[in-house]
Amino acid sequence: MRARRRWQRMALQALEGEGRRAGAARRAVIAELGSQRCCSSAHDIADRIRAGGSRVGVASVYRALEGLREEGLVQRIDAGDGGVLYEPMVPGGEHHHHAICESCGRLTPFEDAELERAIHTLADRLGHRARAHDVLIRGQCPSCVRRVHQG
Amino acid sequence: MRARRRWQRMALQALEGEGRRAGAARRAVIAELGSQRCCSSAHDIADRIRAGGSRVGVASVYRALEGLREEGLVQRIDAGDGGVLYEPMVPGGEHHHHAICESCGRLTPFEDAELERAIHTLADRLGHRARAHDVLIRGQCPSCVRRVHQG
DNA sequence: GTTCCTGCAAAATTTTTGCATCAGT
DNA sequence: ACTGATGCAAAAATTTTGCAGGAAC
Repeated sequence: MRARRRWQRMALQALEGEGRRAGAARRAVIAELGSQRCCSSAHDIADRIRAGGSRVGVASVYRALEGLREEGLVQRIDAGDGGVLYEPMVPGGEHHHHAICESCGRLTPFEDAELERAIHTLADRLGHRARAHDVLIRGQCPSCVRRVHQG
Repeated sequence: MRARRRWQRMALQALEGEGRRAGAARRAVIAELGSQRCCSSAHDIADRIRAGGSRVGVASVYRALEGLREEGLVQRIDAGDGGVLYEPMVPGGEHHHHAICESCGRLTPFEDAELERAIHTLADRLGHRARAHDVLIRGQCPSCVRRVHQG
């Protein structure tokens, strides 16, 4: 996928730009996040990196994620059940939010211009300088709604 | 405050309605949440209950919060720094979201009809049956924006 | 060579679970 | 009485910190 490659490049550049160094762990986390379709927990990321043969400490994964989050390259998602997920994100660019299904647990990404506009207008009204925003819709995904109706 | 009293009544009713029992811990958590101006962490709630002279286990507080959350009477807020806060909430009724200041940490509640409408329309478009939704704006509150501009 | 990063292990936090007992209905 | 709730302690899960050694510049 084009976008993922692009994100990896951005992430590496951003690290260098900040006077940070792209060591093994950071590179591995970026590669892992960039190659994955969906968002993952810190532990999952560490496990997958290790499954790939590299050694990595959980601490380094957390440190890398924290650094990336500061740069606005990674988004934290509160999965609701206590789990926290991380997802690559292009800082100024288009971004999306999530709808989580409380029946099957699936996380559906979406984007919506109207929603973005509303939040932007709102932040202005509050005089709040919004650096980022999260939206999470919790409920039932279409499949589960259907399943309940039929069953 | 009227609204808080109302919430306490609702919470107690909801528990009874679900075949649950309103034991000491649950009652204490409801009283504590209902009397507090803003949202609190699970530990804070437990500590304040204990400060009031009652014995309560942290586990019971978590259990009570979880039960209330299932009923839609309590909202979890991911404070971003890893902390999780809980806040009373009227299920179908008016509800608000939060803007968190990354400089001073202050959490500002707000409500916005336009935003609610956008989310509602969006959920329809997705075919997602939205039971609830969270919005968190992260950035700088007016005071901190001003402070930086002047300082 | 200096500075930052890394992995490991230990610690601190946060949340859940087991269980004997107690309380609400 | 019966059933579920409670408090406590222990465990599990999650995240952070300290540190000696290693890698990047």
